[in-house]
Amino acid sequence: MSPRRAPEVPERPSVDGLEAAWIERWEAEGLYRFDRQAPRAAVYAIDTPPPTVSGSLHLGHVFSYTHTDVVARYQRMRGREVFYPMGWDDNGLPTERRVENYYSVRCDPTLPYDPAFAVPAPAAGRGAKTPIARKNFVELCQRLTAADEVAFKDLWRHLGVSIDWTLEYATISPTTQAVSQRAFLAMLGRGEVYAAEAPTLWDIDFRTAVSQAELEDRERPGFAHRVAFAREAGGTVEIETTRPELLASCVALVVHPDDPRYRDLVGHRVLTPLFAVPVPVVAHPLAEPDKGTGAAMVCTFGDLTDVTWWRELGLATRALIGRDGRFGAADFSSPAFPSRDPAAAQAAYAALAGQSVATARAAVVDQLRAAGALLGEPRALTHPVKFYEKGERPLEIVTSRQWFVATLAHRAELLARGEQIAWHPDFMRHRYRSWVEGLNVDWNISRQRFFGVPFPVWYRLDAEGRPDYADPLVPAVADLPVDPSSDVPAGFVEAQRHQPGGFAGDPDVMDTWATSSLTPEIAGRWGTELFDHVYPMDLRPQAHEIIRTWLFSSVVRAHFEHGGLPWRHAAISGWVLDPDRKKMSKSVGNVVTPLPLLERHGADAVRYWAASGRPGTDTAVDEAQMKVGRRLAIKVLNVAKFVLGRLEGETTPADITVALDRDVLSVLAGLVAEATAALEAYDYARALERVESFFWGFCDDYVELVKARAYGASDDPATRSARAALELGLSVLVRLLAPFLPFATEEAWRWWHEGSVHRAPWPTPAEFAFDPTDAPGEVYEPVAEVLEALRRAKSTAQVSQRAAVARLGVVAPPDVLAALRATAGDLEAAGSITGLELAEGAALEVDVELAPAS
RNA sequence: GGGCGCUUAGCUCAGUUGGUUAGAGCGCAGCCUUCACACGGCUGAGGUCACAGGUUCGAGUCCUGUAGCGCCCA
Repeated sequence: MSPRRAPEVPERPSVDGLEAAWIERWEAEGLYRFDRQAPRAAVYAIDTPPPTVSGSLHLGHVFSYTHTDVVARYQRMRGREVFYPMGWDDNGLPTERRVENYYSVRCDPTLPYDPAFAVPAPAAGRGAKTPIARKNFVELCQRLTAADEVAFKDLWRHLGVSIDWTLEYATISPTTQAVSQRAFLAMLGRGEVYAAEAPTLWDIDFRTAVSQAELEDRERPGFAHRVAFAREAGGTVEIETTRPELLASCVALVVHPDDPRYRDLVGHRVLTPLFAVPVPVVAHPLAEPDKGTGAAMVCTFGDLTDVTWWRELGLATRALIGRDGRFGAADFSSPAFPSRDPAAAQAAYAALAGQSVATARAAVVDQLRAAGALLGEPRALTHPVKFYEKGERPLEIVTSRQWFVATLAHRAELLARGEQIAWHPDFMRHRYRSWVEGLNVDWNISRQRFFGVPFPVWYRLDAEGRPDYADPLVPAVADLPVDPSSDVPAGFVEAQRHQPGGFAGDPDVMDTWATSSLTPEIAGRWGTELFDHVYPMDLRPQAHEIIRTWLFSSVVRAHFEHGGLPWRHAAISGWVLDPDRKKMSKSVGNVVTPLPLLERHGADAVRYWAASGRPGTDTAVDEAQMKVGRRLAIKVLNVAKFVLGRLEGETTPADITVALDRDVLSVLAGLVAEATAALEAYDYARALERVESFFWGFCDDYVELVKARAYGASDDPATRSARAALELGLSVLVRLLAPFLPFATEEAWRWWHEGSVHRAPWPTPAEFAFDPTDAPGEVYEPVAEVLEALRRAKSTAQVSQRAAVARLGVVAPPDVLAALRATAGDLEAAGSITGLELAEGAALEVDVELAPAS
């Protein structure tokens, strides 16, 4: 316990201005500095979510970081050495877009790095963007994010988040890149990552591959087109498709194996309309008999199911849509497009080549109609279409060379890892499970972008300048990080870049999650001694919408790299909803920015609101609740002022001799146990609610009851008992509230302690240096009840609470009567009672007779 | 289509293993200021616990079903 000292209390305590003063003091004292010598068993390590700094400040940040900070502060008071770092997720697409617009530049990875490159002035206007080298582009990204990080850091400090700012990291820093590349090379060495030319989800606007985790279904209007395919044996087969433009990419028709309508057809061939390419009719259980005609066209590639059919049934490849989203060239006299009528097919395709998907669709529909192969008119419908979560046009599937992490082969192990996590709240484990069960492609980690961690890989070029992908060149771990677009592999010189017989760097960067999944390794300085003190970590706090990305990918990396979980607990915060309980979003324009709220109500008040939101529960912005928090903080200061103002000299628990005083502390001991259990279970909201509720009763009832006694003479044991109980009660309550209201509690605590409440020991029932009474509350509760009845009577009579009571008649059962007798003096003083009459009866009854007004 | 969560006072929400008369805060109404607190305090009114069945001596709580809202997955 921090040493006590003679209380010094300001004349008029205020919660205003506490933040600035204490933030500075804590920083100066290094209060939240992590002790790197602490043994692992004494450490509580938090895998802090690095916010995307190119996003704007959001109340959601305040909400979830408060939850984590409450846990951090609790664990620190429990005596754990808390590892609480802070990271910035500056790597990735959002930053790229901002930089392109802000400086009017674009990245051209073929350009060489210009070390003398001058930072352009912010470009207000439009005009052509200046192409610059990747490394120069990355430097601009770093420059711009640095400014955003300052704003975020100010917010966290203002909120009182107990981060150790010496543990800051950024996901694009050289150190992070080295960690990320090292982990990639380790996976490559173990065969957990591979490169392949494969069908890839592709955003035609961002010109990059995206992973399954970045997909989102959006309901879009479309049309079902019924199209007839000619059977080779005569007659037709009808299918329905929303993507008739892909007809030239058709490689098969698929039906369900149990569908009697098509059983005879399976194994036969049909001809595509317009293009007259023979395709087989195949059976697969993923075909849906109820959908359309029950027969579907398989194209390379219209959607992910096409990929599955193509892969599992060994179908041909007739990919036509390119990376720009336009139809490429097709030769219908070649084996790839074996048309029975090449001239007609080529003529039909001429309307498509070079066209966008929308244009091609219209052209194909016209041609089908003209050819009589379109049955009826297209039928309008609404259907889910896959989009990149940040994208604006539907994804295409194009074949390209990508790096994949082999997640599918380890699905069972990854499911088991999910079960080993202690989820808070527990039901969040379902989110993880359903995601892992639904995986259908390996995790694509390569992105055809620039502001990310490059793949630390080069390829030898043969005499024709073709890369040798089978035997990539990799750097030594000691040389990391490398940028293969500007660094040169061992044994080569820069002049050999892109030359036959020379080398080429892998052009891609890693998916942002491929790096963020390593936050424990990054923050914990993997490869240094620190790592062993903090890994595996204790807590991953995060929002539920990134379970499938950040949480899942982190589990994957830890499973591969360390053969375990990256942390034991996952605490999942809900969302902050606007006051009308709608999800906040920039496009709707209902995003609430946190700084004005912090300034208006104070950090403790905003934290109180945030901590009232139960784990995993979406919570509406509620300024009224913040006002309640502010009042609670003020109350802490005021009651502390009263209690400390009554102290004369030291008190000890041995002074606590009066039954009421002992009993109120017994009740408090129960509260300590309850709050501790709630916090151990990560239920900070419950802990706060219980503590607050007791605290309010403590002020209204207990303090009022013993006030007169506390004003007595210092040599009176009854006075000493009241003062000692008040001090102990205050000490315990201030500590219980400290994780929630770090500023007001610190202010009050330091009025009579040398050290910080945030390093003070969390209270335990053992602190109460006397045996608790057998039945906690047996004295305190009935007296409080009588006091409340007294207040009610005075309130009903519309007189002051100080009004004198001529007679208070109380009828009560014997045990209650005994309690009341023991506290009669306190009750009479608190109620200004001159005649207290106690009588035995079955139930508690209170009869108040006010003295005539004088 | 599968899964998860929610539905309790005008509003926002507690209600742990079933147990007297269902709680809190806000808001509303009324009252109270030398004596910790007006940046305050006290008191009060206000609920068929979404709906329908069932289990039980007893259900807001457990079971089954229905509806609405939200989310996750496909």
